[in-house]
Amino acid sequence: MPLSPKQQEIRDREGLLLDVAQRMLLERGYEGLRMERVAEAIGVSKGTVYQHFGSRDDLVAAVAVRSSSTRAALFERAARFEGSTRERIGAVEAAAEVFFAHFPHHDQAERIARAAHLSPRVSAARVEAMQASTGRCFEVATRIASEAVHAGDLPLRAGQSVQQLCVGMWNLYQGAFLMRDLEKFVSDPAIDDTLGTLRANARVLLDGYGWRPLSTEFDYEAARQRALTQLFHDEAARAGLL
Amino acid sequence: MPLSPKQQEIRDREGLLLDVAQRMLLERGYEGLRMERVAEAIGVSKGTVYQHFGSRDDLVAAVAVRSSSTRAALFERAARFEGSTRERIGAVEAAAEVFFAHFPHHDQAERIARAAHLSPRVSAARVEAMQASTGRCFEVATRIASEAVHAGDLPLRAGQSVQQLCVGMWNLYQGAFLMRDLEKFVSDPAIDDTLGTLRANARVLLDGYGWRPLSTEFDYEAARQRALTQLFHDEAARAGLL
DNA sequence: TCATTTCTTGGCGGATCGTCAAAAAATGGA
DNA sequence: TCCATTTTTTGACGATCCGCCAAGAAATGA
Repeated sequence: MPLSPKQQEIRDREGLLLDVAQRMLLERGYEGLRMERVAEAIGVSKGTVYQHFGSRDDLVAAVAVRSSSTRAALFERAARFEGSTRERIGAVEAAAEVFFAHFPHHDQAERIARAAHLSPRVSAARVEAMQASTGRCFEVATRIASEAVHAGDLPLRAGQSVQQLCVGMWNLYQGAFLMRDLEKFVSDPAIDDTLGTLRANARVLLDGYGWRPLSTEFDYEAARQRALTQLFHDEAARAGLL
Repeated sequence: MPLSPKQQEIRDREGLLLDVAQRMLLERGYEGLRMERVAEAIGVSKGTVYQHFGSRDDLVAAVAVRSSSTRAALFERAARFEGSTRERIGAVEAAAEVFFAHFPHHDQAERIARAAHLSPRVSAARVEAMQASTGRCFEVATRIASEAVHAGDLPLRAGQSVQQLCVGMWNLYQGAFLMRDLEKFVSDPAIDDTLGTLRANARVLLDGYGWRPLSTEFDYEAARQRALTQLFHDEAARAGLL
């Protein structure tokens, strides 16, 4: 059934609130996020904000969930890329890069949300949503890796698993967010070019696992460009990745 | 000159305050750290705490700095391990494991401190100390990697650098902290055995860079045990790593 | 039109942060 | 030992913010 005007208004408002909260988190940090200010910014009163989010931590978590879901959607879009299994995991990497460039605030919100994690003031549904969107990302990656094993592209040794490989990729990727913090203080080529370093290390890791064709046998830079153009043209262009 | 009794008392108190703050952060998170409670816990008043730490965020940052310095010291101890360059970087990995097991609160504090980073309420000296101790860790790793290049153990390709490799290792290691959070919610062998996964991926990465002898040519598990026993016997035993 | 339901408001209680002037303790020379 | 000076501690205070909730406003639908 169609939403009544009022219901639509409430729905839109939730997005506006998240936008405002997101900006405040990025600009002024956790302490700088004031519920009253958020309310003022979109012309409602504090009580109304609490209609949407049960607490400040819940609002922070909601910001994290939204961008986290966006990432999962990008990953799932990447999963539809056509090519070898290794080209397809490359498309997922491209999705990660797009997200990284497009949501500079995300790790800030997520970090804060996790720090507030123990807090019983974050709704259970929100916590679960957070887990779920991380799970979706992992699922995309593990599915491709499993296919690769099945197709004979990825010869795992004893004791290795696709989960392990995916954890490794995920960690390299999460590390890029940490590097971005360091950028502000340390000056070093490897730290300055965060995404380049991420790509390089991901290549070494996948080559190390023996995921064929190896980066020495194939031009993955071209494949990456193709993925960015085909799958994420608008976002990549706006983020300056093309 | 020797410290007067009063000065010594003040000095000791700083450590006690950090101990209390550390425990509260671990048990109750950022919101659970109350300045008044910290003061009460060691029998002084709130004002005295502010004599040591200019603000709550500053106290959190100080907790992070202390454990971060401890990590740097562990890394530097690892640097004195005798063996091939790859065995020595393995000793650094062992140091990272010891720290990981011994300071479960650290990433919590560091995450919060970084989130509060923009806050002007963290003293500049503290921010710098944080950067410095991270820098010390990197220095240990890059020095060993550089030696490896020089000795011909580590044949870097065009475009690769020791910094890049160290960033990769650091990211894998930092990722372990993130995995620890996930452990609470997801159940998977690769996530459950956080340190095992870290070791496995580190091996793949170093093998991928071609750091000889490769893990297929040498028993690094034995080397790791030797490093733990020789360098970190007490800490490793207490953390259940031996 | 109006009764009912849903939503919004803004003030209030409770709690914490960080300050500061007054009090207490420490210091060091006579 | 005494006491003037310096250093340190205290805890009440102003300011701020969170989250609640009862009263009022708006929307709904018969």
